[in-house]
Amino acid sequence: MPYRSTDKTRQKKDAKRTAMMQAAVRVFAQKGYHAATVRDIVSEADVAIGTFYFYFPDKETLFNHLFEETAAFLLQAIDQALISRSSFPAQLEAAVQAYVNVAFYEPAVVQLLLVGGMGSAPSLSERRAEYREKLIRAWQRALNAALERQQIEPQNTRRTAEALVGALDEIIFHLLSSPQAEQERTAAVRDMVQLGLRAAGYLYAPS
Amino acid sequence: MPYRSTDKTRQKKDAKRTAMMQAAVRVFAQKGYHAATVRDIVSEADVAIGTFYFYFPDKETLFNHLFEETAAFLLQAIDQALISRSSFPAQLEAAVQAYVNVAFYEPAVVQLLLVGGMGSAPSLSERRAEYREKLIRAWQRALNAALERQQIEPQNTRRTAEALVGALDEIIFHLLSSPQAEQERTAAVRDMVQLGLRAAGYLYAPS
Amino acid sequence: MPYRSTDKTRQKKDAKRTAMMQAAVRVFAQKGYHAATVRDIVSEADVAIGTFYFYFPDKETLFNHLFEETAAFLLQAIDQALISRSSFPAQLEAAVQAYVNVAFYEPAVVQLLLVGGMGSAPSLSERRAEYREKLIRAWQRALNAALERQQIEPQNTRRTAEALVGALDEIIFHLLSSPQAEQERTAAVRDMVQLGLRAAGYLYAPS
Amino acid sequence: MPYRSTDKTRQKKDAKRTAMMQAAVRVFAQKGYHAATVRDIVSEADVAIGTFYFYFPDKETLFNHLFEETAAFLLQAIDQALISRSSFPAQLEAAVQAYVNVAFYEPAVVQLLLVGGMGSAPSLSERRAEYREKLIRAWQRALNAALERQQIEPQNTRRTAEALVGALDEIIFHLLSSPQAEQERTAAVRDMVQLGLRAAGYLYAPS
DNA sequence: TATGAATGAGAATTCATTCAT
DNA sequence: TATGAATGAATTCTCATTCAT
Repeated sequence: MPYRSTDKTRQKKDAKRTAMMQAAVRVFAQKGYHAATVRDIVSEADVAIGTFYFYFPDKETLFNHLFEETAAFLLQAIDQALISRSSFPAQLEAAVQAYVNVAFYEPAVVQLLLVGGMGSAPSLSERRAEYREKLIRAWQRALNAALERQQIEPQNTRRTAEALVGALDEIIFHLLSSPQAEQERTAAVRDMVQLGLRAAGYLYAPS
Repeated sequence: MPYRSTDKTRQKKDAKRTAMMQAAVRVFAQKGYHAATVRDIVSEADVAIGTFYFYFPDKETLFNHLFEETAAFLLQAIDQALISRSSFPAQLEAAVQAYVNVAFYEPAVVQLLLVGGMGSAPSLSERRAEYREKLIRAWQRALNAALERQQIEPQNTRRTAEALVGALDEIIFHLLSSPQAEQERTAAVRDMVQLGLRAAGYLYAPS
Repeated sequence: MPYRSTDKTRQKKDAKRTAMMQAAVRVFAQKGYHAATVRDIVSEADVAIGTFYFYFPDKETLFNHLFEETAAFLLQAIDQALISRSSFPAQLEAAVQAYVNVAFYEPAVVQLLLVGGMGSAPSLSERRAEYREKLIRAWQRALNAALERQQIEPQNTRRTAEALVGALDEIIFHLLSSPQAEQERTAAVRDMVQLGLRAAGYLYAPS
Repeated sequence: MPYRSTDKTRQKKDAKRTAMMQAAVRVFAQKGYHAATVRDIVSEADVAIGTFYFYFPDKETLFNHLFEETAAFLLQAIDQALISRSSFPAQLEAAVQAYVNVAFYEPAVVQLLLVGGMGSAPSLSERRAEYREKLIRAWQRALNAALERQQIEPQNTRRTAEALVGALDEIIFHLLSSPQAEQERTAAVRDMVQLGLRAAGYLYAPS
């Protein structure tokens, strides 16, 4: 019986690949790019070191890939939330909610984006910059639309978008660090939404 | 200005030490903790590698020390600005101005604080957390005072403080990355102040 | 032609084996022992890596085997040419012709013998030495016969034999490297024969 | 006393460098490029592995350098012998003598050139080809001069030069392998010279 | 027979750190 | 004080080889 490929083997391989990637996300998220050794990753995934190189070309490529995938995932979640609502408050709430959901369901994902900062993988800088830029642009689009509808005060929407990105990151980072994260969750979302509305200069009664 | 030994005398003796610390700040700020080698630092300072270990116990200790000193410096600048004013708008403007000034006069200081993120020196996490905490507390103090005076809307001042810290960092990071940083400077300060006032829910006419 | 199992039957069974051996010769000849990986060989032969180890015990054994087979093949061709003629010039011409033929029909065979030099497979040294020794002995036999017949000048035939082996290898190597190898072929054979005759001190008119 | 550089230190460093290079030549000569590990080299030189990389950028660069140096040395010895004589027999004798001398005083040098064959360092091919080419050209120059003076028979001097290079290498290789190398030395030189004269078709009595 | 996922020993290279001078 | 040669632990990555299917 000459070894059936693309049968169950295929699925098993994919499963292992995925398992290794998840292990890698965890290790990277916890230790950062440099401190995380390939040995850390394979021992987390409980495979031999050669297996790593069977699935991935090298540590840096994997990290970049993971970062990109992760960034795209979060970006998509937030973008989707912004696009599928029309009023600015609704957009803000949906986006914040989406971000918080991801942060709670996949904390490692968010951690990875945070550790993927300066001084990580040598070739990550541009990728990181692109990701931040896209995030900022998504927010700015929503702000511009609100501005046109005169729902928010006149302002430099680019800067407000930057501020929102930075502010939400910081708050979520602290939220995840907090021991009572789960209980604070709802309040935190409400706080962030109100804060965002204020920061954007939302005009409550457009009479 | 940070890293000037203690005060005035023994300037000659510390000349080399100071040179190395400044070199280290530059190199760390540019490359991040891991990518910056001790060789990079000593060659930037134009001394031999042995000299490094005469003045400092090791790379990590130096980095932590530098981070702490640098963090204290920025913290002090912002704190001072917040303390020496009484109205919230004045505080905000002074603090933002102070931050921007430091960012322009000593960009490496700010860079260092940014690269000193997750996954830098293994033992930095707590130190970094402390620094951020202090920064947040400083802002929160100002917000609480304003809240008591009913100059800002009721809110969770802790979260607003976190947001301010994250927002300003993000904006200043982009400002420093911009090629026309110098020209945008004044406008950026104004934007940040207005943004801060809005985010804090500043009540314009407390009649 | 080397590496055709034994003779005639079990052709089907050995088809894969043969394909792999031919692939191996090509790859070894092109890259040398160390640089040639088992993966290179199986991918050239279009089989899986496990198949390699079903047919051969390991890389080194295969290389040694191939070298031996290849050496025996060339040796036999040259030996045959030397034995089946009686006059020294005829022997020389036939042997050179045979060598050149092999070099053109099976360049990989010759390449393999050349790359199988020092520093190839750890255990190859003796085998290589044996092969060279046999080649030298074959030539020496012919020289001794000619010497007895007083067709060549008195000389240390061992050294002349060594010289012939080294000289022909070098010339054929350059010939194969040359882009116009095919055109030069006839002239090269003539040159080598004349050279051999001179080197052996062939006495033209033993009147 | 702040460490006097360029004093004795300099000399010591150069001495060590040289010692390491000699150790490397020995190891490379014995094992070939691939089988020789950096660990082999440093243990032969009795230093730590880091020391290797303090003196040399990497294994391949060192090998190439060694090969080139070694090749230049032998080439120069032979070239010099060929140039400083006028009659072809004198040139031949001087060159052979020079080669044999090098082979006996610095056997590793010659070994290195021999192991530096195909399949050695990836980047060595061209260098090796250049070296062989120069050697061949040197012999061809001598042959051409002799041909002009009608001291040798008409012939393709390029091929004769290739033959001489290959023949001498082979003979010297066997000579070095022989246990009674030293005793055979003089006879071997005489044999090689006579062989060379015959191979070149030297015309004894140019009356 | 045939496959290819999995293994792990071993090689090259880096870099923080030490120490004789 | 200052130097820089020397060290070796630690890391990344390769590749021959095994083995369950």
